[in-house]
Amino acid sequence: MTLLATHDYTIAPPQNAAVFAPHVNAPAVVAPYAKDEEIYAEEDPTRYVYKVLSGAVRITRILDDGRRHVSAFHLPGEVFGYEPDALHAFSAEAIVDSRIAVVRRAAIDDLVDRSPEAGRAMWSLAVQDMRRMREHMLLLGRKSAAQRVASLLLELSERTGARDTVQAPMSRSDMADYLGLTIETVSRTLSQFERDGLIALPTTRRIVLKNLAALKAMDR
Amino acid sequence: MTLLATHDYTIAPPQNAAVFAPHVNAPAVVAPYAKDEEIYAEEDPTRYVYKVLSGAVRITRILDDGRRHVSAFHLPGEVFGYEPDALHAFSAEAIVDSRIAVVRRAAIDDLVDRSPEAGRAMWSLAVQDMRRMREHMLLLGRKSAAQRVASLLLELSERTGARDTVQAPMSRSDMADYLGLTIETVSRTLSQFERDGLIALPTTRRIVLKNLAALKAMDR
DNA sequence: CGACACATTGAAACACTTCAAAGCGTGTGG
DNA sequence: CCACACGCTTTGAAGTGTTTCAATGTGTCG
Repeated sequence: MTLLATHDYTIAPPQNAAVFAPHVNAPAVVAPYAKDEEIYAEEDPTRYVYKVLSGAVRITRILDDGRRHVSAFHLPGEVFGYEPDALHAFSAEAIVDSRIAVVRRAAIDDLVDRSPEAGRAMWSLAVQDMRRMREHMLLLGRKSAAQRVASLLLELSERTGARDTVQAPMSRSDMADYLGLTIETVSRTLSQFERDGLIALPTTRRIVLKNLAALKAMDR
Repeated sequence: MTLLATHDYTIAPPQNAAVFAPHVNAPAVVAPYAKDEEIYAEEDPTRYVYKVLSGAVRITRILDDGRRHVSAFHLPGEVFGYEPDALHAFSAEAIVDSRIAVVRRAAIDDLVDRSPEAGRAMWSLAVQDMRRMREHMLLLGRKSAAQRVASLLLELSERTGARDTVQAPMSRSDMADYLGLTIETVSRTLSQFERDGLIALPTTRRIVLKNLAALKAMDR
């Protein structure tokens, strides 16, 4: 099921302290993950919490009929993998070759029990995630295809800190499954944006935002 | 903007201790809210945290073009209103006449700072919400109208503990804005379910689940 | 009982999907 | 170093589920 054979965090000796959040420094193993490698699977025990150091991660779920849904992307600096139950309800995969800091969940729990600051920091992370999810529900529930794609471009631009050139780590397929669209619709929408002078597409994964104001106006 | 004039929690004297979660007992004011009354608005300061005692609450957001999105319903026993930022990004309204326990956010924060159990309890609430949101994103991103309506019926049945008769507190419009559909599609889908013998509709807000297995099979 | 909001039903329109084919880029082997 | 092959992306045309527009039905509250 999982590929943990190559990532046996319990044995790995070189332990660094990872700063997951202010006041949350826990012993961490830094593990490399290859493009498309699974970090955890649905139904895996939730034994670890992760932080992206480099690369990018997608959180996915497969429906019975094979359709896939991407519920989130995680970029460098972001924490993922803390779920409530004993088992993961979603799976996580590296989108590109990535370096991930891995911490035992128990270590986080201990920290939070001993330090109110740590507790508050983790709380703040959760609550930030919740806001992002609510915004995303709004997108999925009420926005048009053009608005969804514009939102993604703006989100990538903001979260990577890129002023106007976005280097998208994910494929059209990842984008589509995140936006609740098909790859064709994503592609067509990007082409239309290019024709309208809103963006330029020097390569498929590099997107130059030529008219941020218009993209923002189209969103919402 | 807000209707707080009639709900000045800072003055109200009869303070009871509300059990928000295990180990989270904070001084609370119990306030009645009428159907459609606003509990807080977008941009209001996030000074309070709330718990539904009776009735039901919807969390909404209005887009520029007037379209509305309902990101969540909250039923008796559920906590809502803790958002990360200093201002609410969404608004909350009573769906029917409701009784709500209101606690100052600072009181919760103090408790959490002093007691790891309280912190863990609040954490667990947040994480439960997150799971629900992820499931809902899946619904909005990848499910058909019939699947969405079936999901709502099952969700109401589970969350109210009703075995087979669901008393829906919300209108078709609320359902539609929650499911990312129109009221017409919700109505048509319920009618179709009735024709198919999956449910019965003695009144518009009372829904008898006649074939739970089929509804569950249709979902996912 | 009448009025008003809410819900249902029907028909036409439309946005997005599905199915299909062609283009493009990258890596590999001859 | 070129040629081919494979995967991903783009583009086109037809199909479909949901929306939109419009009208009728139904329950509830003064």
